[in-house]
Amino acid sequence: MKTVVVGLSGGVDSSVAAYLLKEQGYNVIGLFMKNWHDDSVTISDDCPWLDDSNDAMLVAEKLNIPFQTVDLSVEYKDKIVDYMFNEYKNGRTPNPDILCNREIKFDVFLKIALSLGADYVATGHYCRKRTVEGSSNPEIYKLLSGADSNKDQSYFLCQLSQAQLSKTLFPIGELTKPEVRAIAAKLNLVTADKKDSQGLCFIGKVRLPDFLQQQLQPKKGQIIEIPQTHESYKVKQPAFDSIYDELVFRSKKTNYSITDGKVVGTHQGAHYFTKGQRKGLAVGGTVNPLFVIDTDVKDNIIYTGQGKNHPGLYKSVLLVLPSEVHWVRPDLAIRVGESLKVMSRIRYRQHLESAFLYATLDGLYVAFDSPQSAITEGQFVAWYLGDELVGSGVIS
RNA sequence: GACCUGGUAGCUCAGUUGGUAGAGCAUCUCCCUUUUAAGGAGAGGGUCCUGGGUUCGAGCCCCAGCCAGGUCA
Repeated sequence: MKTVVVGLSGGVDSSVAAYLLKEQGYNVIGLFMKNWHDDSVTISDDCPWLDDSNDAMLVAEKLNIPFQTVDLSVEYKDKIVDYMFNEYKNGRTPNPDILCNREIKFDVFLKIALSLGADYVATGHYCRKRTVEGSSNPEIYKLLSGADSNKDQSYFLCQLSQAQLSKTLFPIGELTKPEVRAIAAKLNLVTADKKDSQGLCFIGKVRLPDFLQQQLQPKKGQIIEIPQTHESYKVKQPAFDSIYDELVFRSKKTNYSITDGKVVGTHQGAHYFTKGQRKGLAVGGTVNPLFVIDTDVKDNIIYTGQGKNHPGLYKSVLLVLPSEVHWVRPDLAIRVGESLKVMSRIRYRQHLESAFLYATLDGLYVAFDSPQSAITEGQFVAWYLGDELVGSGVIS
């Protein structure tokens, strides 16, 4: 009998995952991870992780499986929290939950599970795993989107490797959220009606500026509004000698300066803001809302544009640096000079958009068919073939 | 100095022939969402520059003053 360690988070998804594995005949062990946490910056509930750990334990009891808790807060601090602060400090917008999966759940946690004698770890993610037909020695695994398109969480797993996938099970990937809840309700699990978790995976719902202020000091600066008529938006596309020249041209960022627009307000720190952001600027008096189109943490300036369709918000080509290109399916990786038609997204829950990948010495260019709003450095772009996530990378 | 235009929610403004005020943006709350955003719904918020006058009743009319911008000498 194979042994599986399930990461019981105290939520309904992992509860049902554990149940399903048991039904399938696995020897199931429940393991709760205590993450880095800081009660001083969470919005609501006093001490959510304690409730979660308690719920996880109750579920394990109900399912009659062994239960343990591990404290991974030190690893979190090192690998996730520090990374987060550092990215924000540099004016980028990190995605801690993707890192959390790559570095903690499917690394540290996985190793602990293996040391406990497990053959696999399992989580309550809405995604599926398949084996490539005919592959063996080693088998090649596919990471597929969840059957519930509304809850698909494959994006969060876009940085997993074949080695990680080989030791992983996603028991609820074939189900929809309502089906998962129905199972939990039928079993009378305490988590059956529990609200879905939100916010950062390790800390819960926080006000990001409050959280960031722990390490990033407020610093007053100016908010500039760039008019839609800014000259950089009028530049005509030259005739290109090669696709490469076109990619370089179209991926180029506009470097705004303070004289390109007018001062419309002040902010408390450019590093608290991200591209595409609307709320929190506290600048009124405009016909249409202002959106952040760029932040300059060096000079502490926020550039904004008025209206959802401001040209400064849109770009259709982005670059992933060579060291940050990750193929979940290395066997499908393209080489310099090659291209690949894919479907791609630059944020969680965004619709998949048609795009071409171009491998160059600069890195991997992702060229979307239509311009994308708020392509943000530090976020992950993930590309799919059909419902399979085949690769991803950090937007540079 | 004279004249003109304007002073209405945090901001930008709308307010018909006088009947105690509205819109966008901002803010707050909720929904959505295991990143950051976005998106959806709702709410709060006004000594209508000040002081007089006319009127049953004035943000709207009259007078004076203050403030801002402009024009002409």
